[in-house]
Amino acid sequence: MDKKQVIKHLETIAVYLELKGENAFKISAYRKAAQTLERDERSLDEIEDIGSLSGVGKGTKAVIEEYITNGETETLMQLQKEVPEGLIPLLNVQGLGGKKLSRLYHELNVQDETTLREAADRGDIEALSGFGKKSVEKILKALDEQGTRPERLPLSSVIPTYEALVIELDQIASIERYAIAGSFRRLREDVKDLDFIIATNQPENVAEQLVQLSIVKAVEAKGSTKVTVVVESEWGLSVDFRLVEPEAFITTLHHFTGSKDHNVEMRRLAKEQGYKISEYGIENVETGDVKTFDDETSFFNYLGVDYIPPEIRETGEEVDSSIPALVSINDIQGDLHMHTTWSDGAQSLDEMVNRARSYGYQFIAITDHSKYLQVANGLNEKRLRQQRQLIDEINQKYDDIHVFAGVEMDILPDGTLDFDDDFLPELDFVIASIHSNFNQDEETIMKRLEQAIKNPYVHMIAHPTGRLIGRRNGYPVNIERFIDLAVEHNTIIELNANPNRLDLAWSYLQIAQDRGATIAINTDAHNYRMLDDMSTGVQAARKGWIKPETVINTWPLEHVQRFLMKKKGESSEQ
DNA sequence: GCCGTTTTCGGCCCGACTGTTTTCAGTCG
Repeated sequence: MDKKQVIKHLETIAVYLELKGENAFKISAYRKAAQTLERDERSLDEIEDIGSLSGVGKGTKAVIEEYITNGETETLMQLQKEVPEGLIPLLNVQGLGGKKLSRLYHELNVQDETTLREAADRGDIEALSGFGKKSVEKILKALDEQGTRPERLPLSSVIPTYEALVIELDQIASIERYAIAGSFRRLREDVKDLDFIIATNQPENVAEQLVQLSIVKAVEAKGSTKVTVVVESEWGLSVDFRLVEPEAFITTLHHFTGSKDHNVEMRRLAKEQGYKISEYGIENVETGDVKTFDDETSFFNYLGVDYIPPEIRETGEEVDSSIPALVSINDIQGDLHMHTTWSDGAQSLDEMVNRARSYGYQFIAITDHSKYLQVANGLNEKRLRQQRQLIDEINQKYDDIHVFAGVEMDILPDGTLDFDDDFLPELDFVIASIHSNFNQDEETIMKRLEQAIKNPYVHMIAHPTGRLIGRRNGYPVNIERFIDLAVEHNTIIELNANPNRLDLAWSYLQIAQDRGATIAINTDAHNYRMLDDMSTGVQAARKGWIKPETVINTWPLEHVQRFLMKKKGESSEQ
């Protein structure tokens, strides 16, 4: 029995309880039990007494054990008899929650979207107490809008909107300070909307200017504390602005950064100490005094907690954990994956080097595509040797940066590599990656990756799964096996910083770090602008609790050189 | 349904907003 199936079962029960309009705490008890299992690193077999886990009590323990034994439970079967399955998707309709749906089912026999629309058309919903004309209008509008855009948007698709808004917000004089919050600040891979927190003493003035921003397409709400607009963008992204007095800025920022689970844990912690947290400050329950803060560090410290970076505010677990120093953008000494006009880049070798110097990088690797990738004007042995000569000259010329002569070599569909072992040692840094035949089965893909990882001249595997967030899943990889192989053969695992990729994903990086892997955060830049993706990559690494020492491009140049030589050296000893 | 340094009952995070009411329940973040 797979732990994931048990978790899913508990969550399904929670959804049905919600539809039944059950007590909210009972519902969250099932969710909490599922979450407890999820967070526990052990497999089902390794957990001796499920009931001893905090959050799993007599009831949920019995359900879990019944499910393990029978593959189903009386609890869920009973619920499925009482609640029609067609109601489940309706929970996603804005304005409809469990309580209302339960009433619609029991009083009007609404079972799915069709019967919901029929009941609305007949005027039955409007006649129900607690519902009214507006409720019906809202429900129908939400139903119509559902499916016209994805539930959540890939991070990369909202970054341009964020950047455009920052430029405009900077111009509004009545704004004291502002910051992005929400899942964007936590660097979730997909986001629902953008949340900005704005500190101001003139909320009406600011609100007026916000609705007039050039990219605003529609105004959904405009009050003195909250302005919601829809902006021009691919999907009609909605943006929330929260307007607060400067004193409350930090606690509001914390509140709307979330996550929800993080906030719940923080409030529980505060409560233990006799405090109450809200977006307006930390209130001493006894005296009623409200404390506000100048920065988030003092906010956390006030409750006896070290600063928790926004990227790791997810499960709530972080509140009680000791948090190591996480990699930061200031630790980054170089970038080991970028392209030039020699293959499919937009900037020349000289241009990329000089831009990297302006970042203060100690080192970079020039890694153009290899000959197999003809669409990208991939380089053969001869052109790589020519490019290497130029790189050698550059290294002569500058003493503030070291340029590794590298390549991003294709792993071919049959599992062989694009260059032979007698050529590869000529290069300082060899990346191997897959750009073809994504539809092969997992076994074949793993053979390809394994060949590359084991090759003594391959230093790193780039974008290990080939995914494009929100667009394609990539090829099938047994990621745990991939990580183990990489650790065994001292092959670097890339975190590709391109916000479309973020590959390997942060959740797997966490596993990789635990097992002793070395990680590189690289931009895979094809032009100047993409070199800036490094900060997104670093944030993704932080989200996976990655420490600076795990990341090779935080190391001093000499350490990097030693690591690269060591891999080759091991091969000659064999 | 779960839990207990206020321990077997009575809480469970907090506040805004909406639409419905006439004091509040439901939903949302």
